[in-house]
Amino acid sequence: METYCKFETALDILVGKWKPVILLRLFEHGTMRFSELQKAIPDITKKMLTQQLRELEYHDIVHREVYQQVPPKVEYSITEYGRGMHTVLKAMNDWGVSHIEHLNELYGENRLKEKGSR
Amino acid sequence: METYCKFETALDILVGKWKPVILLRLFEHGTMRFSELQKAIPDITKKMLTQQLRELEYHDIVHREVYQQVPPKVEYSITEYGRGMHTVLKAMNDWGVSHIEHLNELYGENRLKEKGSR
DNA sequence: CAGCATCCTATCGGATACTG
DNA sequence: CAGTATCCGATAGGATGCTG
Repeated sequence: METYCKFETALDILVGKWKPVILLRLFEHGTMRFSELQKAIPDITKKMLTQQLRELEYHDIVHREVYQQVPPKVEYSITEYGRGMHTVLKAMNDWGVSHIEHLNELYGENRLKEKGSR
Repeated sequence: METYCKFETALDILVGKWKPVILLRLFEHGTMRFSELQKAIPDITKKMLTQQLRELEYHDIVHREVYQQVPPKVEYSITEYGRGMHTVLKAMNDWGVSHIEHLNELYGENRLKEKGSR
């Protein structure tokens, strides 16, 4: 079996404390301004939001549109290419949902996050 | 769209510097002893190997079989449940492979890992 | 408004030594 | 052989303040 050498690559791109939430919002709302993202994700700082968006932008998952005006306006959206992640995200999400149930069966409810999950 | 809330869960379980390699080896070889895993992954330390295996074990992805004998013998394998991740891993791997090509088109070859990918 | 720069800390991961 | 314990450095992430 010569596969599974590059799923680490996918992992790298998705990892980051806020990437999941950011992607979720952008997939839901389509296009959002920087400030809208901030409001939608209350606990995130500007620094983190910028940083994570830049990484996603580098990987061509997210598009950054700057409007040259005062006050500034910048809009973020999922790229055409980024939509190709839909399958992967869905696969991961579905597995995640069922896995939570599985863990509950194993250890009982309300025990996630307590042990072993770093 | 009410989905994509839990793909973060899948992410958490797969994240860890060595989890991808460990899973890869176990999927390939089926069952491996602690020392075999060490040899198969030269740069990993015992501490890291133990730690990552314990996390995977907690999530019921990996099974730990202890043989009560001297010298000790412990074997690791993917659980029945763990095999259910196959779909997800494959989806991620396939996307990873194509994404590397995509990045090469965007930025040219040999430029991965240089920018933005944390 | 949408950031960047600076500083700080918490967590992750590595090196090394010891043990049943 | 298969770990555990301890220490230690690197890095991810957070708080705060400044700016075009």
